[in-house]
Amino acid sequence: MVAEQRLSGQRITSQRRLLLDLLRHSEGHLDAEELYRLAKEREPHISLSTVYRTLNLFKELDLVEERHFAEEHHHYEVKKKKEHYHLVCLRCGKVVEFQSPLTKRMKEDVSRQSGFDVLNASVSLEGYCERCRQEQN
Amino acid sequence: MVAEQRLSGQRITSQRRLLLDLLRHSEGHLDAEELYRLAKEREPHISLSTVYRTLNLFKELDLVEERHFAEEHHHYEVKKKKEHYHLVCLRCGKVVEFQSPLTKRMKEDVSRQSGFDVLNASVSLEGYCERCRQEQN
DNA sequence: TATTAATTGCAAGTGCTTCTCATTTGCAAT
DNA sequence: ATTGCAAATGAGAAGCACTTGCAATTAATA
Repeated sequence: MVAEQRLSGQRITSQRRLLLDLLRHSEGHLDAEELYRLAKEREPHISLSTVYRTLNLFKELDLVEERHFAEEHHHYEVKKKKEHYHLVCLRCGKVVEFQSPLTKRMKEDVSRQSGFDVLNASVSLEGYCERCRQEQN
Repeated sequence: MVAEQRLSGQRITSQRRLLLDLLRHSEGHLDAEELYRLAKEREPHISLSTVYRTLNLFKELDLVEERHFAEEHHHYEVKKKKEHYHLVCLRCGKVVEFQSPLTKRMKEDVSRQSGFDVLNASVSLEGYCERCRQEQN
């Protein structure tokens, strides 16, 4: 499997296997604390440092992405094939993923204008989801 | 002035006046540490807590916005009339603002498809700036 | 200019993340 | 199968980016 291949040169430990598995089978957008909680259910002696170290390793190996929403801690999700963005409900916190061909054009436009080598885009839209708009008042 | 009006009910202290002034005359995207450094040049006894407390107040009064880039600390900028987005250098941290008509279309597309009432967009592009691309190796 | 509640500076405290170091473990070479 | 050893782990301490408690100060009234 691709991920395990990328781990070559690194050791495949039970902790790493477990954490990758949890990340893969989650709905995405886990934070470190939640991942730690889930991991302890299966491997009670795993330490929080290992969770953080492993997340950092996975970031370097390009297996997961770290998201900085408007909170003090981060969220992690396994990298999907397709670049996607997030739409967050300001009332209930629901996160919806979407894709848009417009960002590709935006990256190109901005590269040309700025002289930057633009590598990636993170887009988050905020608003109120259908349900919250109805319940609001 | 608008900002000072918004401070009504709150006291206008020398620290608040100074910090607002620095934020206004900066190129934007200051972080708390840098704002503190600048403030100390003019008012050496100002404390870092006051900087943070004042930034929080300004956020509540809608005078500044807090940005979460891919770093552990936050950046602050006075709110502008025009919506704009950010391009951040992954090596030196330089932040450049840009505008793009594409986000308006993206908001419309996503609204239509998701049923959300999309209110605002935060877009940050990442890459390497011209200078860092040259110095890199 | 006296009163008083908001604000400040300082130091201690948080929450999240990284580091240190003694111990364990994966794995390549016996 | 065993061993050697660098890489990885667990547990706790340390670090960083803020936040809070409190006594002293001060802005805005009266």
